Amino acid sequence: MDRGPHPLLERGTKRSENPIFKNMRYANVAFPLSVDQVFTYGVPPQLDTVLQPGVRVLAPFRRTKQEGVVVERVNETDLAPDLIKNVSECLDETPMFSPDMLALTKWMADYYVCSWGVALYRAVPAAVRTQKRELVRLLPEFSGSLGSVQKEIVALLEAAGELTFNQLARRTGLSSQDVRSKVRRLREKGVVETNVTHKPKATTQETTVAQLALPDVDIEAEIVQLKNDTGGSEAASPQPPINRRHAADTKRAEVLQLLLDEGVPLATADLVKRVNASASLLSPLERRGFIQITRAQTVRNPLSSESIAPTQPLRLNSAQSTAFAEIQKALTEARHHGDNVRGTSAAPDTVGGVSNRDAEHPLTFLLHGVTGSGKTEVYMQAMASVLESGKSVIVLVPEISLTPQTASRFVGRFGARVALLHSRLSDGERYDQWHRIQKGEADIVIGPRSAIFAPVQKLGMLIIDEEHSDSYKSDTAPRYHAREVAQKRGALANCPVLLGSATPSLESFHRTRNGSYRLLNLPDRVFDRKMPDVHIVDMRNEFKKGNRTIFSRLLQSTIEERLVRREQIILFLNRRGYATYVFCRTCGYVERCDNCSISLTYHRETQRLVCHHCGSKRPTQQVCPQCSSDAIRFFRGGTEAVEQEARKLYPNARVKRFDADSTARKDAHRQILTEFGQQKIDILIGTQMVSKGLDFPHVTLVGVIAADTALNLPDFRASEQTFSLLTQVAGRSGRADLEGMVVIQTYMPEHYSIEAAQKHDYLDFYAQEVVARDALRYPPFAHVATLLLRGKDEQAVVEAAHAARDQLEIWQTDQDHASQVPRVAETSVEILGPAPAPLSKIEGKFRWHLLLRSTYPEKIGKLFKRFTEEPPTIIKSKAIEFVIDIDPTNTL
DNA sequence: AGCACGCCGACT
DNA sequence: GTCGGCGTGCTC
Repeated sequence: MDRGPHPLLERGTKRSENPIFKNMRYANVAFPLSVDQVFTYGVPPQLDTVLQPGVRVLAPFRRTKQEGVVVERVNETDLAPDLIKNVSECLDETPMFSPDMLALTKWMADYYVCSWGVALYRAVPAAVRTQKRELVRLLPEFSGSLGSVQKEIVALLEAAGELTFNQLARRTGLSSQDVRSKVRRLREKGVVETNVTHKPKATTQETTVAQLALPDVDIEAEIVQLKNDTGGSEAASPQPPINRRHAADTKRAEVLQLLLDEGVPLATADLVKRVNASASLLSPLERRGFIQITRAQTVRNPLSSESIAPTQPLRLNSAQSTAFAEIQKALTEARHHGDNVRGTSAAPDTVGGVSNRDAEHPLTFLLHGVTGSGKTEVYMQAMASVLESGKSVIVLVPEISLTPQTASRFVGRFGARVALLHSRLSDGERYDQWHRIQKGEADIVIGPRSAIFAPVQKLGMLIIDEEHSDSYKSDTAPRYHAREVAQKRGALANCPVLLGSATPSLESFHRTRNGSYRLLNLPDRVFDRKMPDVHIVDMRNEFKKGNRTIFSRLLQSTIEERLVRREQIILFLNRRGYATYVFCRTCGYVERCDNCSISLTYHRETQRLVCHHCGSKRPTQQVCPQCSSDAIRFFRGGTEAVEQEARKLYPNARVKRFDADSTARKDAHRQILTEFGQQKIDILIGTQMVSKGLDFPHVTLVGVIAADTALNLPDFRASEQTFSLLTQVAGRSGRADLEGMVVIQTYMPEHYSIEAAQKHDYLDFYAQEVVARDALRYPPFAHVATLLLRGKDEQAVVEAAHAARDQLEIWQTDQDHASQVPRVAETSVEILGPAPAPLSKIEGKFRWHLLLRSTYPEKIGKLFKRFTEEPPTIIKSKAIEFVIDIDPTNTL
């Protein structure tokens, strides 16, 4: 079992002084392939010292070369010597991946079930990687007969010279595989040759800069000289040439003055533009030795163009101070412990001795603070403290709140030390930011989930704002959760991890209860701002009283009030209510699965109710089983319906819809928000998009049209999502001097998610939800994972899903046998399904899934690992794709 | 993931 | 005989 310390994690020796990797005969290289395997290469003598673990290399792979990462140097291999090839080229002078990053990606690969190479690949932005291009070129002489398609390819090549595979595919209309097989045959015949190049997608940008070449006093003297000299000659001979010279000299003086004032080299283009002259102005200054003109690297920094007012640390209130003091203490502890005993906490397979694959990290804080309680100020003062000790901080924020406003809060406090990573960066900007971070020029990184891989060298703290946000969960393989990766990274760097939220994820709060996280509380809003009043409207009563519209009477009257007072209104509708659930308009009863407790989904084709977790089915009913009413219906209604109704009721109000459809055009999004901010819109009807991060001082009413749609999603996190959503939405109302009001319409007013949201009481919600999760063995009491199978052929997908289930069942029984532990639900892996996924068809592909559940995530991992290695034959033969999702945030 | 190999049916 | 199309298996 105990394998001893991983060779990558040997600490305490500086590689430069004691190159322990030197003289190892082989380099093991990981490639971004689907198979999790490293490949052993020989090390040419001239590469011996540079080929440290973490460098990227080009190595012969099959017929071509492939970019990979050296993950370890070894002296032994089982391979026959004649199979081993040498690394061809080293792409980095210094390793792109630190030992910590190698260990982190290795953990990710194991936990989320992907290859190490893919995990490494995902940890680096595309702009920093090299791009592989394969060019096809016609050879001068060829003979023999060609097929029609081959002739077409040759003709295209004759016309264009060289083409890539992609270009050929586009121009012939063939699939890329087909083009490859055609070109292969042409190559075998000697008609064409193919060349692979690996070129970086972006590189450093150079510009011409000017800097002062003499001491300041000499420059100052020259400035005086330039001004006076020409002034005198002007009086003596006022001819045009001299005038021109005068003007030029004045500008030269300005140039020198600018360089003197700024104190740093300036781009020549910038310089001449600022004095409104041409580049030729500078050469005399250079010739005479006052300035030096060189080429220098420029940093494309998207922040530099914005001028952001600097801010000072604010005075903390007592709750903030307590929280800050706790973090401060941990930082000091980490610093003292830290650098000597790092190795102990860094062993990849044992953390805390509990579950060797879980990422829980003892230095984690959960900062639980209501909206407006000043979490950001606590973050920033903790960050300042980390910076003082010479270390760096990574701050993760949800993608949606990565706006200029968020950025400016941090930039205002920390200025140019901030590297901002957001999705709108160009390749060049991204490249520069990445290298700035790696070189330690920026010691604060702010970005979305992928920023968790930012290459900071001396990590002092990790902050995850709005830690409950599901934008931290990757939606492509490996489907990592940045919060969990942060735990692991924090453990490797032995630094604190600070999670913050007004509505913490159940997992995180649970961890404060079992002692693995430390809880910090900010119970009050700063400046004594009040929480908005939340009113719950029981829609069953509206129905009984004969109101068949979407808007309750309370909502109607409060909207009218706001319109009269010229205040603004947001109407919120959960768009993800696509699953048609069945409910009773009289009593609010919802059809749910007896086993899984998630709501059942109505399937029109079969007229049956289906559970999307376990697959069980039952017929629809004509009367409500709870109250015998016949008003048992499907839920329907979208933003369009709400918009129509609103226009009908308030013909004079300016109503606008804000959702994915109405904001399809790129700037429509911003445009609508700007208009709303300028009070050109009275009623904004929106989905998820309006729930977060938007601050409009004149909004005094938020109406939630149907809180139940979120609650009735066929997902075990529905209650949590609802509570968090309602709380966030409520936070949109009345944030400035005007008092806010929230109206929540529901058929289940007694549901704890809704009651707790009304009272702004997270603890109450947690206490009730945790009981439900425990009873049903959902997270945090067990780990859940899904295996999604999708394909165009529905029959094949269903068959594959069953084959997958059977296969997993067999392996699982083997595992239990081997472990000799009695096989009960608590120690084993439960397999639920197959069932159609709630979104049963996307882009013409049918989707079925299995749900796995276990207390031990490593058991799920083992099963899935084996599944990727030997998938059922039907998967390959019928073109079925499969997706593994460990700890999914939703099971749609 | 690519990419090569090898098999089988179609067709100049 | 070749060419095209597709399933299978390997890559240091």
